[in-house]
Amino acid sequence: MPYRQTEQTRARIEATRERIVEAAREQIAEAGYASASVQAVATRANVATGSVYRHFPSKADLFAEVFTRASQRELDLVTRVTSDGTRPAPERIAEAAEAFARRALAAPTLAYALLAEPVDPAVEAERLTFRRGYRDAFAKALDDGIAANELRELDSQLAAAAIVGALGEALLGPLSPASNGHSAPKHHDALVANLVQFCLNAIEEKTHVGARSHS
Amino acid sequence: MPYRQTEQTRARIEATRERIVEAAREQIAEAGYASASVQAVATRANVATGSVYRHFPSKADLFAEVFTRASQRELDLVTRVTSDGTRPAPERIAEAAEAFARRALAAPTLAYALLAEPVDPAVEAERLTFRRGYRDAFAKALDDGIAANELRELDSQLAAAAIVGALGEALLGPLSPASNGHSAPKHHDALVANLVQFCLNAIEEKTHVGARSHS
DNA sequence: CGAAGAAGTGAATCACGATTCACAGCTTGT
DNA sequence: ACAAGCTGTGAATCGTGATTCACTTCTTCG
Repeated sequence: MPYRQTEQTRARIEATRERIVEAAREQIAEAGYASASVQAVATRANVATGSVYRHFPSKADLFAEVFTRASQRELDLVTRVTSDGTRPAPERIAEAAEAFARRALAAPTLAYALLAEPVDPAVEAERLTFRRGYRDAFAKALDDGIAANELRELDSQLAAAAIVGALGEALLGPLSPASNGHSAPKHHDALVANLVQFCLNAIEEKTHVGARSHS
Repeated sequence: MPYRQTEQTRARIEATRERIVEAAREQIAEAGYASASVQAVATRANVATGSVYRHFPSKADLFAEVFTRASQRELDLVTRVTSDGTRPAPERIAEAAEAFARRALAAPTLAYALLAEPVDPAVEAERLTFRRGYRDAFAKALDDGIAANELRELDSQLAAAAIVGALGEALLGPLSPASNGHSAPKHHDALVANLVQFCLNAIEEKTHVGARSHS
């Protein structure tokens, strides 16, 4: 039996796989999903086109993994913030929304690809899963807040979806490819503050004196 | 000069063009954009594939017109409601949001295609134009309401975008192809009422006693 | 009617990027 | 060093659906 995979080989293969995933992520972060042909990704990863298929059964699988990894990082962050039981729910929601928006604005092309750009159906499915994840994260905090009388009574699932939609749509302008190049990071602060305030207003008790934006 | 187009011929050609546009609209209303190949549309309109190209330079042009017509109808309605200067701004916004949501839920496959389904870039552009239209319609009413002290001070463009996003995202669940078949129109009333209330809460003065949903 | 020209047809072509695969080049154990 | 069997390659193939176009059919009018 003249060949058996050794640890060294296994590690090299794993490293190549990583390079491919990373190349794919870089490609959409730089020029969007539309630019991310298998060729382009392979070239960027310094492998041949066919090699991509040694690691992933299809392009859709590759990008499903790319989307999963990138989105999971964001979702983990949001979930961590919304789940922090030691703080008032409105505060958690505000911070989660703010973090989400800021991070999206900091990597606009990637965020646009993750949130809105047309992709393969299989990748779209991944996207929907994560939208549901965001919604559920917000819904959980909403439920906490309602139970604690910090928030008005509302359909938490619906309100959570609406928050996710509001964040996405309001960011779409600044994120969309057309409007990049003349981004004014200075205005981002105001945009984020207004957006967070919008969400808070929508869910807080009417009697609650809403915090001004925390400078 | 043995042939010159007569009125009769012109009318027949125009009628065929109409049939094609209508067939395309029916196709996406029934089975979504994904199902709307040029073949499928041609067959439904009782013409040959090639004939479609006697009327439209490309598939994208055909569907741009389909989207424009269908969306314009909706946008006109929303704009009419949000522009009615004789009524308080919050009332106008609530009614516009409600109308938008109800009409979407009444024709879910079409609404899904118009709002969210993956489409050609050229058609996507049309979609974005209309999104901006909705946003502007809401922004106008928001400006009126702010000026009249009926609404809190806020960035009307941003808030309008957020409203559009909230409506879209909250409707996406009920509209998406996966969740059709077991639609419960009965629940739509509650959904719409909650959604409208969410939007109103986000924009009304804190001191304002919000109206219950107008049954 | 018959010629001129337009409109209609649909099978063939094309575009385009994902996917394959026969071959080249490694890695490993004897 | 060699054979076995893996990994890497990238040009060729494939699939899909839009688009074309040579041909047929229809309309008009002298």
